Formats: sequence, C-alpha cells, structure tokens
Amino acid sequence: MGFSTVLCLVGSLVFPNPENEQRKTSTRVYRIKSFNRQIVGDFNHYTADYGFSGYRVPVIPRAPRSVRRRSPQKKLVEDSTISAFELLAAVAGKLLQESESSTSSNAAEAKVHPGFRDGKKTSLPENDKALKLKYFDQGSCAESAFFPEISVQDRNILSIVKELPRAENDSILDRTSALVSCDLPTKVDYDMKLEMCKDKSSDGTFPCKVDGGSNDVGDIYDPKMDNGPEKQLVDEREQVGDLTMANKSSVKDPIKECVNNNVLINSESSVQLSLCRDPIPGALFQKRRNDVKLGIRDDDENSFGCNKPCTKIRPFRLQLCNGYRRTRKMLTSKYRKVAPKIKDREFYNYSEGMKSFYRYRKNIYKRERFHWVPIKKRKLFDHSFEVAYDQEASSESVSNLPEKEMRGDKSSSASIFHKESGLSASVKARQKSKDSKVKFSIKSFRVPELYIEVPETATVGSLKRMVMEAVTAILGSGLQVGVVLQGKKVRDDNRTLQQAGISQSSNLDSLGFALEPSFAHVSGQRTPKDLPLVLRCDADLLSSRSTASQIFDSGVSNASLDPPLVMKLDNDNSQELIPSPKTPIDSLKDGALPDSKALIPVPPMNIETLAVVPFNSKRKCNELSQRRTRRPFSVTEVEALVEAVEKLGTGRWRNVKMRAFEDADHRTYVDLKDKWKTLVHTASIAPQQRRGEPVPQELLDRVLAAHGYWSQHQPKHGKHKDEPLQITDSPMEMVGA
DNA sequence: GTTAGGG
DNA sequence: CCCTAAC
Repeated sequence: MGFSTVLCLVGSLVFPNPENEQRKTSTRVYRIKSFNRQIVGDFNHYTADYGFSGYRVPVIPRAPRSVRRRSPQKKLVEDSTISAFELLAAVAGKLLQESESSTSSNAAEAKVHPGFRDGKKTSLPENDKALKLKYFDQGSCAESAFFPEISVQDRNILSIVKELPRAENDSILDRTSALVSCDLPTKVDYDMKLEMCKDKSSDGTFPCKVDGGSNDVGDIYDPKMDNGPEKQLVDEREQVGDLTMANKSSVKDPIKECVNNNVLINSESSVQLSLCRDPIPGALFQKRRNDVKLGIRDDDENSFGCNKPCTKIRPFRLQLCNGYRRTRKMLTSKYRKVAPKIKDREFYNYSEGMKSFYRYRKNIYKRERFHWVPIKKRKLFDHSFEVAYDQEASSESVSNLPEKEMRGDKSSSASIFHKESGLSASVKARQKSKDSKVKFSIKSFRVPELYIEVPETATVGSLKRMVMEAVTAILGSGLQVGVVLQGKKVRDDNRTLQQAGISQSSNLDSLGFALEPSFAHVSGQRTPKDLPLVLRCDADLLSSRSTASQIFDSGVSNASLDPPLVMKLDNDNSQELIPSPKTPIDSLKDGALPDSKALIPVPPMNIETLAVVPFNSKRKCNELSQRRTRRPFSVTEVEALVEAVEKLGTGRWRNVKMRAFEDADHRTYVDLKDKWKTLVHTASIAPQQRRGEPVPQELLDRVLAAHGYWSQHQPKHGKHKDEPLQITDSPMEMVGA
C-alpha cells in the first residue's frame, strides 16, 4: 500500500538559565535533546527486516494540531520569553489551521511565493509543514506544543511578531534562530527573523538565506558574523550540500520499494535525509540551573512528577573517543532525586550521585515496574528507556495519516527514548485486523543526544555551528535502525515480525525504533568476546551495551546503550570561526563527510580537554556501568548449584563457584550466593507466587533440605574447612532420609 | 578477595 | 543484581 510519511524534525536545545549566571565556569553545556522526524509507514507483517527506509518516503503534510492541546505553560523566569513563544505557538497554530486545507502531499516541492512584507525575502515555501515546538522551562516538565502545518504565507504571524516589544522580539529571535530548520519551516523562521532584526542594531545581521528549494538545510544565524554572514551562510550550505544531494535521490525512491525489498536502508542516506529534508523543526528550549553542578535529566522529572522545579540539570560527562561520546548510564530519576545532596560537588563528579542513584533506583524501579499506563512520559529504567505517550502526537498522527480509515481506529502511540543512545523513536502502531499487517507510524526519530559545552562568551552562531557539526557528524557517520520491543532490542533481523512479537496481538505501544549511530571504528571496538561485559570503561561503553553478549537466544536483548556525542567548546574566542579541518567531530566522522567545511571553534587544546573524560578520571568504570544484564538461572544451573551446596554448604560460595560454575564466567560466587538465597526463598513460598522459569519442586525440596541442614551444621565461616568434604554424603542423606 | 546480609 | 560491612 502507499507509504507515506510525516516528517518532523525537532531540534532541541538546552539553554542555560540567564538568571543563574553566577557560576564562574565559563562553560555551558547544551544538550541537544532531539531532532526528530516523523515517519509513517505500513509494513508487512512478515517483514522483519526493519529495513524500511522511512526516510525515503515522500513527505506528506501533517494535519493541523490544535494548539489547545498544549498543556498549560509553566511560569517562566522570563515571562517575556514565554509570552513570545506562546504567541508564536498560537499564531502558528492558527496559521496551521487556516492552511490545513491547502496542504500538499509532496513537501519536497516547495513553491515560491512573493514576499509578504516590505519586499523582503521573497520565497516562501507553501507547503505545510509541521512545526513542533517543545518548550522546556526551568523547573517545569517539558511542555510541548505542536504547530502543524504553518502557512508561511499567512502574514498575521509576522504582524504579531512585529508587534511584540523589542525584548520579546529578541527573545524570540534568539530562540528562533536556534531552530535547526529546513525546508519550508526555515522560511517561516527566516521571515520572522527579518522582521525582528530590524530593531536589532548590534547583533549584526541575519544572514539572508537564499532559497534553495526544498532541500535547504536552513540557515544558521550567527549574530557575530558581521564581517561575513553571507559567506558563512554559504559555507554552511555547502557543508550540507552533499547531504542534500544524497537526499534527493533517495527521496525520490518510492517508499514501497524500500519496504518491500527487505533491504536495509542505507543508513547514510537516511541520515542525510533526515538532516536536510526534514521539514521543520521545532525547538526545545530548556533552561538549566547554573547553580546546580550536577545535571539531571529533565525528563526524569516528567516521569515521576517530581515537583522540584530546579532540577533541570542532568548529569553528563564528556568523553573523548573519536568524537566524545558520553557514556550515559545513570541518568535516571533517582539520580535526580539526590541532586540536592550533590549539587555542590564537582560538576562532573557524580560518584556520590551514583551511590545515591543506585540506592534509589531500586525503589523507583519497583514503582515503575509494573505500570504501563499512558502517562505523559514514562521510562523503563531497566533499559534506560524513556517512554513517552504523547496524546497530541497520537491524535496528530491519526488525523494526518493518509488513510482516512485510520481515523476512528484505535491507535496508540508511544515514543521510546533510548537514553543511552540518545536516539529515540515515537511509534504509533495500529493494528489492522485484515491482511495480517501491522501498521507502524513512526512518529519520530531522534538523533543521538548531543552534549555541547561552550563558554558563555561563545556566540550563538558558534553554538549553532557546533550543533550542526555534531549533527552532521552523527548523520554522516551513518545510522542504523534499531527495533525495541518492550524495552528489549530486537536484534534478529531475520525474524518475522510475528516471531519477534510484533504482531497484531502484541502490545505495540512498547514498540520503538531507534536510530543508532554506527561508527565504523567504534563498532570495531566492540568486545569480541561474549562476556557479560556490562562493566566497562568509557571507551567500551560506547558500544558495550550492544555487544553480542547481550544477544540472547531469544534474539532479543537489552537495547544498546550508546552514549551521545559530546562536543565541547572551551574557547572564549569562539566568535572567531576557526576552520577546523580536524576537529573532534571531524575525527569522529573521519571521512564520513570529507567535504565538510564545517567550522568548529574548538582549538586543539580543547580537544585535549575533551579527551579528559571527567568521569573516567575520577571513578571506576563499574561505577558508571549499568547493572549487569539479568541472566536468570536455568534449571540446570540451579541443579548444579543445589548439588554443590549440598556438599559444600552455604558458607563457601567461592568453592561452590569453582566446583560447579568454574566455567561460568558470568556467575560469580556472589551470584551463586544470591541465587541460593532466592532459591531458599522460592522454595519457601507457594508455587503460585513464584515467578520466572519454574524450578522443579524436587530441586526446591533439596534446597530446603540443604538449607536446613547447613543451617544447623553451620559449615559457614570456615568453621571446618574440610568438613564439607567429609560430610559430603552425610548431609543429604540425613536430610533426605 | 570472601562472606553475609540488606536492599 | 547491587552494595557494603566485616572479615
């Protein structure tokens, strides 16, 4: 059937909170939360290739989204800013509605329209694009609003903007300029900028973007680029030129082909497409508290409804590994909960936080564990997933789906954010009772999370460039699609959807698609051995979670946890655009984008700075590692354990290990001890209360018998080291008799 | 490095 | 499984 897509690039930036500019640190960390695109596709039930190249699908207009749905905005420190955004949102929404009927199905072809004001910029894309604007404010949960299909032609928006007080304009402008826009959306953005920049006298000029058609990547505004904005613009355009080109070709490919060929999509093309063709973007504006040194993922708050308003910060660390990737391990809410305690500690030092993190994790996990309600945002801590249930998105997707049939259909949407990789995907899955097909509506993909650290004195323009660089690097390095089902990564590409559990009857809400960076050299670092390598150092963390060790018989394993890219800009002279032929990012992608002319204001010394992985140097790798993957004991193992304990007793786990689990590297004696503990518990409870793979009652009986016996004979504490052997045959005989 | 226990 | 105190 037809394969249509709704593309939406969402760019998010974390802005420092101006109010808290008290910190001496001249560095700011920007977190690019996401660049999303939406894809709607229809997949054959039996195709488990996941090779659908949604990116190639033609862009279709998105249906308008009601602005009313926006959740109430939280009070911001900067009311003006809020107002501005709200205003924009409102306007956008209005425009959207108005233009709803005029949407075209092919976004690729943007029409040129005469400027609507002052004869300024003239080309205005006509296509409707969806503008998703996420707005994160300090201390508040993420507020998001979708502005579907904004008709650029509508000049009302312009007028309104223009009427805003200068302060507001500036705010808007700043934020707006931060948008990574493409295509049509860019136009809108641009026009607004033009209007606003009239009043801006000192910030330089706004580069006038030359309309390049639908493939524009969007301009990057650099207020400091007085001396050559145009040139900069050109460079930037060139930078993405190849990407755009690549896109074109792929875009034209009928989706059908991609879908039916069962061929994995060229990740690069996909990436490029997402980068260049994504219509528009939105921006996530987030504020960070500067007074808190330990950052905590803001998303966490959403998950737990935390009331703390100032914990927008999140822990992060920089890592130098062919591109600074951040090992993202402990970004869970517990972590946040302890923020108050560690707020004054070293910025990158989370040792304390980690402790707390672990301490709290369990409770939180318990709380979340069995809840799968459609809350706004939810996470699967065990897998570092953030699952968001976006009603808006859902409704939007539904209303925009090409097939009208979808309307009224019971559909659910859920997005899963892979915290470790920074990639996420929102999926809207619907089941079609006929044809044994499962329809997926991939609402969005996220590029890996980016952490960019720049000095406060850096210019917005430099920041933008860095973001662009980072994104380009990620995209250029290639991406691969991952399928996550219920927190587990489906790795077996040969499985059918049915086999993988992705079927009509399955809970598709828990299905997610993730874009995973696929750095060649990184992948080469993957641990060859099939070890329970959960505990690894930063370098390995890059992909440790993706190693084969995680692949289980079922073909499903925990999702990989790839850290995000991290960029750091420490140079106060960042204003000076330093053509960096070999920036960290460049080295990262290394060849991926040989033609890139990106400018990265990161001097060599900064590279070294980056090389220093804050966490790394101060903590043990294990501290950052994730909990080992759960490896349930098999009946065979239990049997071996029982037998060993029967003979050795319950106080010599090391011996038990050597005796019965010598070759089981993944079973430590502590594990055995713990298992015995649970076995005893299991044996003592009612069978109905037992979970997991059932252990033969016979074994459980032996467990109880041995436990009872050794409890009395206390072979523990090295009482009689040799007794076990001596009584090897007596204990069980006694008990069993 | 091991154990024992609490989490 | 994790974490730690106490060997």
